[in-house]
Amino acid sequence: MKHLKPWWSDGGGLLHLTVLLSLAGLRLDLDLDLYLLLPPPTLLWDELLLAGGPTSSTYALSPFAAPGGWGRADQLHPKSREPEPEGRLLREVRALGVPFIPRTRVDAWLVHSVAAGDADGAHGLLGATASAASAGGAGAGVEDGSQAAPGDGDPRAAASSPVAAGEEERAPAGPTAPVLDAGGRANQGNEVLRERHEAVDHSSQNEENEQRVSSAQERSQKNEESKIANNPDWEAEKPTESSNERALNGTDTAFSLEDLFQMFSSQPENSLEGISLEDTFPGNLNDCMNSSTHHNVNFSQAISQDVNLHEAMLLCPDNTFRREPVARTSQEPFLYLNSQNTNSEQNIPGTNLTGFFPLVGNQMRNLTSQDLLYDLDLNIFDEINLMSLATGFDPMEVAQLFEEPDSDSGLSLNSSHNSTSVTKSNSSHSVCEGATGSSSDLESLSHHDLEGAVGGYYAEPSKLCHMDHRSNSGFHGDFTFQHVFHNHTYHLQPSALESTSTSFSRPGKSQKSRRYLNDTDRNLSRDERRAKALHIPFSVDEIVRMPVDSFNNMLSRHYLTDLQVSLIRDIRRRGKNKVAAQNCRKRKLDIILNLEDDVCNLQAKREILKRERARYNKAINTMKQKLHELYHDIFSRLRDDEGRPVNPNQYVLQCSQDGSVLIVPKELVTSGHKKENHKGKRK
DNA sequence: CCCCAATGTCATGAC
DNA sequence: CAGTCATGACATTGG
Repeated sequence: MKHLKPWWSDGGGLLHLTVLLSLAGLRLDLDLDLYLLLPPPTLLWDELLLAGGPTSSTYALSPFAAPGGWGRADQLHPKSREPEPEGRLLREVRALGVPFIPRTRVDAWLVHSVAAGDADGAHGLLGATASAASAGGAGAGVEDGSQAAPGDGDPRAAASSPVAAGEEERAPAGPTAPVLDAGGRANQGNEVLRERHEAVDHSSQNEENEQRVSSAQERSQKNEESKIANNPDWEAEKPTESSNERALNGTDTAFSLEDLFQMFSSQPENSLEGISLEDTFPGNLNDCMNSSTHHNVNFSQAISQDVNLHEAMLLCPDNTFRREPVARTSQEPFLYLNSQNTNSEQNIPGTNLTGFFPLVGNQMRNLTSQDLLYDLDLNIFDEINLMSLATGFDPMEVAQLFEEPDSDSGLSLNSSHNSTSVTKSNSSHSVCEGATGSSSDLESLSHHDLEGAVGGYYAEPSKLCHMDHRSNSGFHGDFTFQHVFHNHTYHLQPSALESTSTSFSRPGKSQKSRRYLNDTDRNLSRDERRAKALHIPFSVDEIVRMPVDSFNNMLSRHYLTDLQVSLIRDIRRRGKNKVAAQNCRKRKLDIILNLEDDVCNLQAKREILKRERARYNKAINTMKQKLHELYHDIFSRLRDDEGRPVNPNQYVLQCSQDGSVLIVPKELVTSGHKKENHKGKRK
């Protein structure tokens, strides 16, 4: 019975899976222990069941054996022996594989299993998978891979884990192959995971701060864990015999799921009798292999590489985890993964920065397959991106990355940028930047500096984006298959990619690179992406809408780097100004609309007044006409003293102030008017 | 490729 | 004096 030691010991739980597999006459009883870091993974459990979960398998949740202790999977669970439908294994692998870690934010997980049933000599096939090694850094992955696979000197060992395989390319595998210090690596990985866990857990920034405050206390705890990791029992359990020997001996053997597949696919003579995965899982394989039937691709290798990409994803570069250059070059999974593409990365000088960037460089190189990967679960991008971008670097380094002269993140950034640290990257890409590049994203800054730090040993992103991976005829099949199965590291790229496009070439490439943004990022504003990249524990909406007192209080309460504070203030300023601009435009539009309404109303009033004026004029004319008629009618009836009619041309009617009507000769009226006019002029 | 409207961002002044 | 608002000017984006 092989027990693998998890490299963390705090929290989490042990998910014990007992799986019965019956494939083409091979009956396997597998006990799987999933060590889950985060709180009870309800989602994971549900997803596990939803993802074709083993309905007929026996599942049991077991608590952690003891804090800091090893999760033991040495309990065999009686299980039903009904044959399982074909394809279950693949579903199991999928269920245990990639999708769960990012979605549930499980920082690290370990699958280890104990073979219970042994049909046809095929003993327990599940063991310490390289997938579990992710959190422990590359070393952990190598460690586990070397435990499970390389000892037997079987070629499938090389295929079981890219890391192991890459190592064995340089160091022939075999029983004498060096076995890594699993305990030490477990210890190291434990620290790495713990620290990254602290850094990544942005869902509880306060908790993170508290952890930082009590770092000394944790260090002591880590020392204790290290002691546990160096447990002699664990050392005694290190595999010293080959898998075949273990299988033959029928002893408790730890195999990986990869090994299981490798035995299926690459060792037909080994009790599976030529049952290939293609035969066993035709549909699933077709789904997975991207119709690349002409490619000589080993499915087990794909699975193993896929699993090891888990390492790649979880093995975000951590500043606390700096291996020696020799160890890195020999064990770095990323280097191996890309060994087919180029050897340039193997020539990376062992500087500290390069120690951080194998993953980044890998992503950059693998941008060529973004098209293929775009439909993958892009949420993984977010998770990995955050982990690698923020937690993989020292805060000060991240700050330097963001302090780029051409940052558009605001004045404050420009005022504090480190010109010396970015000169190289700027000089190396000034040609690529458009003349109109007055503002570049923070993400682009990070990308710039990442690129500059790496030394530009990968191709220009634009070229990479346009490069057709199908033209790599030399390693066509494997290369393409790599994209399909273990290019998950590309998920690190989206934000950087997006920023790359905006900074490298303004007009044309932004849309192209936006294709690589996942749905979430695509819907985010730039500030939201920036905040996300810097792990700012507040939403942009909060930052903007928060009252100034609360805002300042928030800034003081949380431990934030200068870069974060600067970005938060810029976000707040931009957000406020954005709202102000929106309001301003709305006001302006309202004013314009009101003015237009006023114009319409005034025009209507004018028309009404014109009509009234015409009506009044008409009425006046009518009255004048009536008055004229009345006048003549009156004169026609008037008689003088002699009884003669009064001539209207010589006399006029004049109303006095007392209401009496007088007949006045026109001469008097005209002379009187002249006198009055003359008096008026005098006055 | 150009045009245009909508929107974002910055600078600046006012409060 | 810092923070906010208002607004003109320019840049960016997307149809």
